[in-house]
Amino acid sequence: MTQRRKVGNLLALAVLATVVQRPMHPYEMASVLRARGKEDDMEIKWGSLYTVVRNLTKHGFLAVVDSTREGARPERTVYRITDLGRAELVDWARELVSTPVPERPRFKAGLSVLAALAPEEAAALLRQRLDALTAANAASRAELARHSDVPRLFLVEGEYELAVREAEAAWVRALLDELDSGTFPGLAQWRHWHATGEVPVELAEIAERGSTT
Amino acid sequence: MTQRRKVGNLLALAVLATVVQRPMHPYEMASVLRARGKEDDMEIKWGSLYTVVRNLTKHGFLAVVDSTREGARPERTVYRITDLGRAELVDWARELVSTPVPERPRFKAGLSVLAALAPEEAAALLRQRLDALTAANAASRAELARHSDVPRLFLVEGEYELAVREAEAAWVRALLDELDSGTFPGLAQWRHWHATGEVPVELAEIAERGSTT
DNA sequence: GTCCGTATACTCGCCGACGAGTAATCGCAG
DNA sequence: CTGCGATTACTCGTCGGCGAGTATACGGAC
Repeated sequence: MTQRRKVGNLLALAVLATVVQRPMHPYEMASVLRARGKEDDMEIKWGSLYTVVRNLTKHGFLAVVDSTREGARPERTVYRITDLGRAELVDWARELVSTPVPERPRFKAGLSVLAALAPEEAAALLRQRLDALTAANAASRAELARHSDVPRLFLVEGEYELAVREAEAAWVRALLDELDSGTFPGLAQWRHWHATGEVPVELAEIAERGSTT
Repeated sequence: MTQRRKVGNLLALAVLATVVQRPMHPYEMASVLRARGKEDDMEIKWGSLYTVVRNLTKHGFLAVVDSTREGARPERTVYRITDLGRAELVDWARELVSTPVPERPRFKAGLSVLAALAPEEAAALLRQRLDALTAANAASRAELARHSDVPRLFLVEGEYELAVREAEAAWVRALLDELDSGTFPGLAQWRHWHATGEVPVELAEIAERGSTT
């Protein structure tokens, strides 16, 4: 494959952003990243750390400084970032900030199979989601307030997430209102499809979705 | 791993939702899914189709109906959904609708390394993103309008995506205004950090993020 | 009637992801 | 001063993901 990045795992971005500050051995990177709460910003699986570091080294983004042995501990290999690595970090940051990629949240997948559920059940589940979202948003707001002394620059990800989750909550609430009040169009058919066993010919019409999205 | 779903790939959900309508062979599933534009709802890699179908069969969610040979074409194995498969589909739909999972959009990762860029450049890149978002939203709105004859039930995913993307655009616009007008707090320090080479001791403070998020 | 482009229907093999395991050391309880 | 549970610092093996490739057949052009 002609893949975009030599090392595509976002954990690699986190590693580059950490090692750019000072040389480190992998375990220290993990500690720093964990302490900074980077796990909230990107999907991080710690089992991939050594693989990622090795691949970054293979592609010249990191270089081995030395392998010190401290006490009788297992050997610790210390890595530093290279010029190439610095360039990769900046280039990657540019891409992530400038270019929206179609995200496919799991909720979207869920909504796309909503017809598999009865409307009443769907409403109940959506209410559950709404409650969870509301709670999460309250927690985020509190967290941001706690860090009012930290420079904004380091809080923007949190502010972004909150803004988007608030929009989701509002949207769910609106949908829920339509379901509860019975103003959602086609409720009767939905109920009927679900009782009898799945949808009719409309699918043929939907089939003609295409081109721009 | 004690993993949640026997077959975790969302393509499996799409397959179940398709085969629930009538028995099919894998290639036909692909055609139907493609025609419905399911690729917009979830990440689908077609190379995984046969693996996923095999795994669904292995776990009893699908069953082989027969292997007909039509003409001299390669053998086509037709699958039907089982009761277990139907249960899995419904259970999965319930989970996806009711339970928000922390999504980690790539943009969030980008924002978390925003300090790697100079504020002026960040602003320029954000403007690029805003333009792209605006265009995508216009396209989505047009697409939804085109399908005003299709039952709402089958359009909710699209409405959701639009709502969320509009919130993102609004948030980016707001941030951009702060950067352009110079009202974003700590702009001078940001510039300074970037010129000299990375951030100072504040990290220690940020390090104390934790607990609730 | 034969050439070739396109659709059909898959197979294969590499490689990264990551959970689970391991081994050494630290520290502190008794 | 000796267990032993926790922490440190990794290694390893499996397993699925998925891009690229393959092979056959149909249909229309000339």
